[in-house]
Amino acid sequence: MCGRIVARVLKKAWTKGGRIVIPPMFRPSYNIAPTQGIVVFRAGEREWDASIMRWGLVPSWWKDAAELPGQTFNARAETVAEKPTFRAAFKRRRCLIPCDGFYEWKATGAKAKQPYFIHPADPEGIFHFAGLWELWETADGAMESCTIITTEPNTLMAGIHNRMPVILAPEAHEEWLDPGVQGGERLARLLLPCDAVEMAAYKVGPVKGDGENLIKRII
DNA sequence: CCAGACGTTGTT
DNA sequence: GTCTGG
DNA sequence: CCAGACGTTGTT
DNA sequence: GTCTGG
Repeated sequence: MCGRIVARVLKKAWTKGGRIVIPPMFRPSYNIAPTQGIVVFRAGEREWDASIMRWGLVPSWWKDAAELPGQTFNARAETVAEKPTFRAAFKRRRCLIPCDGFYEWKATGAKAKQPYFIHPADPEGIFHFAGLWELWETADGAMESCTIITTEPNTLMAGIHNRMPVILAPEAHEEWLDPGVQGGERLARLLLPCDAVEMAAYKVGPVKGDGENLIKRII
């Protein structure tokens, strides 16, 4: 479905002066920000279902369409089962968010930050973040949104930041996605920092100041 | 039993 | 969706 | 050898 | 990147 739309867009672009111009929404992103759409895998009828959802979970009961919750792009593993915003999704709507790496900014001074790019140690590897998704319905329509669960840092991440996304090993994927799996303890066992040997990091930059122009530099 | 509240975390 | 307070 | 093409499908 | 047609 999505693929067909992309193909149509490409056809239009190709016939337009012979130059390939990919619309912004289909360009690969090197730096996704909260509120943008990200790819989400969830349990489908037979196989995983891949969707694009808003990064920043909106609870099903959210009323104020003019102002969506602003800080729900991450959920803390330690509290996700209890927080009103996340607990319903934690029970039945868990997902995986694929990612080939992410940036983390290490505070190196009062206002100085040093960004790092963290990626799978295996060059062929893909991270699968543990996430939650939610359906939010209004009179005007519906939206699916998601969040990424964070936990304590492993030894690699500890040198960079005080939190890290929960990265699930392939063996844990099915259990995490299975809505039949209930019980906080069994799920909590999965929400731990992954082994540092699965990750590698390198400095991006160096960049001083608030990192405003970092994005341009990365791209 | 029902009405009403319930926000969350640390990216960019 | 789920919990709390009245 | 080089220029130019190269996309997919039949639903919501 | 790779295949096809001229």
